[in-house]
Amino acid sequence: MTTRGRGLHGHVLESLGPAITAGEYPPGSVLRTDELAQRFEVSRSVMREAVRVLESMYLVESRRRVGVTVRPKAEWNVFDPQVIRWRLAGADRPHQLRSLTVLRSAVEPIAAGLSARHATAAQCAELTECALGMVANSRGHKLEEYLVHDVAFHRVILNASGNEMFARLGDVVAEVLAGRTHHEVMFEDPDPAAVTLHVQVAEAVRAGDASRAEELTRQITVGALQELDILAP
Amino acid sequence: MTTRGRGLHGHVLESLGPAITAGEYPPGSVLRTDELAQRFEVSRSVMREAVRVLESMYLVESRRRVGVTVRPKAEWNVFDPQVIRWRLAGADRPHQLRSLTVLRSAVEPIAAGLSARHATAAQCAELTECALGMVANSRGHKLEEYLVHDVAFHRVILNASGNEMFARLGDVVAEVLAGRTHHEVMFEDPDPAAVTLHVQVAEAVRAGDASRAEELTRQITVGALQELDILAP
DNA sequence: TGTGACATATAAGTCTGACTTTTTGTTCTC
DNA sequence: GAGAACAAAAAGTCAGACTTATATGTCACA
Repeated sequence: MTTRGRGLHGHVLESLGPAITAGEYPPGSVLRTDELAQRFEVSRSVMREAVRVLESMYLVESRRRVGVTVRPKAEWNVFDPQVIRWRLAGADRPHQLRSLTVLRSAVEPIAAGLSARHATAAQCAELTECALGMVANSRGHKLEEYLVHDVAFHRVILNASGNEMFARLGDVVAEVLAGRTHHEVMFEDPDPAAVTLHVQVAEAVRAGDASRAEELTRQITVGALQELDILAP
Repeated sequence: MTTRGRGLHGHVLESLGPAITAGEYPPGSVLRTDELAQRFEVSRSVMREAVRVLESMYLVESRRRVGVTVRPKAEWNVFDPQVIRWRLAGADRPHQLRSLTVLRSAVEPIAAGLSARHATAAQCAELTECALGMVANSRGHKLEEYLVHDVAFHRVILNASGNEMFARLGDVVAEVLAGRTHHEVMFEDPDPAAVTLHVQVAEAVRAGDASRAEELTRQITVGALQELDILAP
């Protein structure tokens, strides 16, 4: 994905951000800009820019005469794509993955329902295309190809919902699905029932059946929750 | 709320951020750091820090030899609390309010269901306290007092869900509810049915009845959608 | 012993100017 | 007209001097 090393300050962020989210500097820890600048071998101005960005993510707070203090985890802006990526790459990856999957289970059914109302003909076409792609790659250890279509499918749903905030969750869902294939329990071919559900969702959206699209998508997300042993009933 | 004018760069952000989100500089517009620094009467270093923050919000992109270009709206990080505040204060406030209300309708029922499972005794107590506060202020034009308890109620639900991402939406919900009372259609006393629903949710959570808590909360959010003429059935 | 005012040290904040690097657009040549 | 060399423009980086807020320690006084 986006290799985010633009400029020296970006390079510093890629090192310091994960360290903070990983708990390497526990909340309350105090850092000093000058010391950090020395450690990363950059000028103070560059380090200041990095600190400003961390501050805008609510990861740290910069105060005069005190330094740069790490904020408590509860205040972090966990919706920031960068923060999400850092946490997914770090130690509390499982925890983050659970949070995101629960979020998916809340958002995606509603998004599917909205898509059934608002989706354009082109989006419906793209959706069925994705579903067919999933079917075509559902057997024979073609997990990567399957993943591509799976991600595309959910992206279309979120975009077609017409809600800008749902649309912005496309990257997050992509990250979760990719994580499931690459790191978690996805060694064999995907569950045939799940594949069928995707096809049915595409059909429901095309037919404009909002409640059916919502319900079917709910079944998909319930499956995702169960995969992570998050009980729903 | 948080008066975010910390430092010169914060002051610049409070002026430049809303201008961008309001579309004053349409996507594709090119700004130059030096010119901005002159206009805001700050040094280049301060302006650079401000630009870095805007960049981390995906509002702008800074490229050599070209300048600071405003990104297309679809790429903005609309989950950033700062961005949400700027947009709520600007011209597309109604649009933003709708997006957020739809998001609420997705998240809050699930959060309530989770709360019924995970809420501590203290949280249950706080919840019923909030509900009682709403009842006590539901008549006689005590809208401000009602709002305080309403906000507190939804915050407790989101926190008690045990999901860190839901918990972070507390501020957003607070902003939406406050907006409804202060700017939108809330001239008279709140709908008695809504008040009753809150009491019932508190009761369902205390009883550990997840599906009932979820369903009741769904009714609350459906009401919020209807207030904004967003049809659900 | 406690409390208030005052002094001091500290780290962030700010500004300026010089220099570097990347990238775009032009121009020159074949 | 295609491609290479060149020049200009804007961001990027750095170093150093200075300012400002503020936490903390000190000391007099009650």
